[in-house]
Amino acid sequence: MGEVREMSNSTTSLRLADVAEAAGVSLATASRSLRGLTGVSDEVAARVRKVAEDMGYVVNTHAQSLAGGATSIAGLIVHQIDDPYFTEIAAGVVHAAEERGLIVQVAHSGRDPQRELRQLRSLAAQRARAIIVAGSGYVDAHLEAEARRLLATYERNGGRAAVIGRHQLGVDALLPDNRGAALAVARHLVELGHTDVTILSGPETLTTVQDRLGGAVQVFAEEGVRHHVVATDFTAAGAGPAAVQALQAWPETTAVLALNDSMAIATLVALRRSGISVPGDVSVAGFDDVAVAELLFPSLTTARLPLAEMGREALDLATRPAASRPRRKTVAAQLMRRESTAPPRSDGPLRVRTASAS
Amino acid sequence: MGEVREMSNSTTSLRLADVAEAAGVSLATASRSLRGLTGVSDEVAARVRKVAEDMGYVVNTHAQSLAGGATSIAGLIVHQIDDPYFTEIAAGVVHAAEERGLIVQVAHSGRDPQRELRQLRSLAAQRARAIIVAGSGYVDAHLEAEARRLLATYERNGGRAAVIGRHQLGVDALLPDNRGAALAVARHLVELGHTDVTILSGPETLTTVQDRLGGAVQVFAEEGVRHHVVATDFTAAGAGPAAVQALQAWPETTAVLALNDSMAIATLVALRRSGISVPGDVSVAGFDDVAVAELLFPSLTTARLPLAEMGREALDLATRPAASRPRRKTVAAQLMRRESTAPPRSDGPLRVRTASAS
DNA sequence: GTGAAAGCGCTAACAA
DNA sequence: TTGTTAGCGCTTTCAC
Repeated sequence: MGEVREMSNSTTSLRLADVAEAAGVSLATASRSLRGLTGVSDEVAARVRKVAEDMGYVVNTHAQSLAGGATSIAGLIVHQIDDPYFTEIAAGVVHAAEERGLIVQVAHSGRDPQRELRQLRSLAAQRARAIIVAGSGYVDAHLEAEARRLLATYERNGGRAAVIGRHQLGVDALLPDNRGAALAVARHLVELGHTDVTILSGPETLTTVQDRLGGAVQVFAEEGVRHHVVATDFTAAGAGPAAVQALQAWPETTAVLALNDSMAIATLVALRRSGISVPGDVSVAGFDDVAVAELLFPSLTTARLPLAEMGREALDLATRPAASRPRRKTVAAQLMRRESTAPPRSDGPLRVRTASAS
Repeated sequence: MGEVREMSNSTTSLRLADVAEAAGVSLATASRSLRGLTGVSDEVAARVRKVAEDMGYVVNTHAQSLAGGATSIAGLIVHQIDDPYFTEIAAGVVHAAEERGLIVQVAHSGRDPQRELRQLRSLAAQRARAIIVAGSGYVDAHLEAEARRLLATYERNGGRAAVIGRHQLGVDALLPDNRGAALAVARHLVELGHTDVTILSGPETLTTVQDRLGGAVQVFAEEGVRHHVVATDFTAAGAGPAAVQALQAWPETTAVLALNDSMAIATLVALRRSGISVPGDVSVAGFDDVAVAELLFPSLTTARLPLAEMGREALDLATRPAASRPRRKTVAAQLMRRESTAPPRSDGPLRVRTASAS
């Protein structure tokens, strides 16, 4: 007699066994048919497929994976899901994943190392076929150690990982040349004749911040450019007010260099709203070249990183067999000279209107 | 005697049994300890956790899920992953998911109904706990039928689904008031005194396009405003050139109404580059109020939809038990009057410079 | 070409 | 408090 669950309208899904029974074949034959393997007559295979289709059967990937197969999941961990830097990388990853029949799980760490570890564990627990970690690492080697260990175990168990912008994780890495980018942007400002630059920086616990800041400061020091460093949270949120405040504190500023585009854009907008002209009164430059950078008015001078291609390439690395030792590829940045930078005013630096002070 | 796999340096992960053995307890005790269930002495539980930690054990969620548990996966299907409309929704979903300990799988359909079905099947196959489908549906009821059927099966098997902007799917729905949004924006243009409007539209196979277009056309017809409809692909890519071309074809145009912000922004930029002033020569308005809309110069007049909140709310719906019949909630749009719209030139409509013709 | 049966790693009765 | 054991739904030998 039939199954206990026959006629059940409960919460249980159809199993392959149900399909097999309905098609009058064995479990093995049903499995082979549905996966298009050889060793089944075309006739039988077609019938099984039709029955499955008609019944609305959907395979259970967990059973599938447990029984031996690999999953088709790629994991992506980003710092902040709503930051264009990461959405553009994510788009690249998702597109590349799709071409390989992988589906992408997106997790975000909010720049919290502990949460990042949790996400990593979760992806490992799901036996994701590939894991990509994007975004700056932490200067504190201690914080990186546990992630490194997790990834090592993960790869030892057959997983593959690639990182974007993380140096210490012991897996294939795509490394944006943050220092080189900073050199290029800083030199650009120097060449324009700027002599007083405010740098909008982020937490120096992040390697990206260190690299970019280091490069910029080096150039300014060498060239005798006076500069102030203002620490913010590395996001758009705090950058606008910070920029306006900095211009009040150091009215001799002729240019603002934000260490990422989100902050640069926030600065652009904040200055506009304060009646400060860019680049007339003050020049503004950023890093990354997110998509909107060139759409703004004035369009943003920035050091371009090919974000979507980086995402694509990271997935590429992570779906290729591991090399004998981790691959490391440096990604060059390209200076995009646009409208937001120009020579400083010939009649001296801007004096911020005190009217806009709080 | 030990296990065959002991000392193995192969590709096989540690199993719970390995941990149990190492800790000198049974499988059940190990399982209980690791999941923090009661019925284990604190001492034993702590020891097991430590052993697992030291060994680098990571649970296999597939085995876990097969054995009875629910997954902690939420699926999100969007049309286009790199469109800000969807990234903002995605951010809302991811944040809300995180609060519930869910991880989000993002799939994108590229506005291809077939691919959407594949993604839906994949999510169902993974026994995702919740599925969210975001983005316009298809006017052709036939195309919606299969998705509807899949979702019905999925929910019958214990899954939960919610959709954003899809009317026909038979599950909980968040429905942006696209028609109302169009009425508001169109009326705004009428009130400003515009008499000749070019509408940048999308494929009329999409319900969102139909709703927005219908609303706008109704207002213009009622108010005696002349209007042309230009069909594009509903993305930024085609909108810029289309807008410029339209202004050449219909030089009496005093305002461009794009049916989404991506197109409106592309229009803004294209006009600027063609030397056409906004709103001086031509007004521009859009739909959605993506984050950059207010950062542009001129800032964009648009009908605001609370995208991130919609994502959050959709996940909310999809993690709540199903109601006896699908919930439907209309989301109101709010007109954001900004700088890109103004009364038409008093000295008559713009005559496009023929110099910018190809 | 097809079928029977042994796992995959875990959870959840049920026993002790 | 702890242990034993029967599945969960599938893939995959190994027989036939």
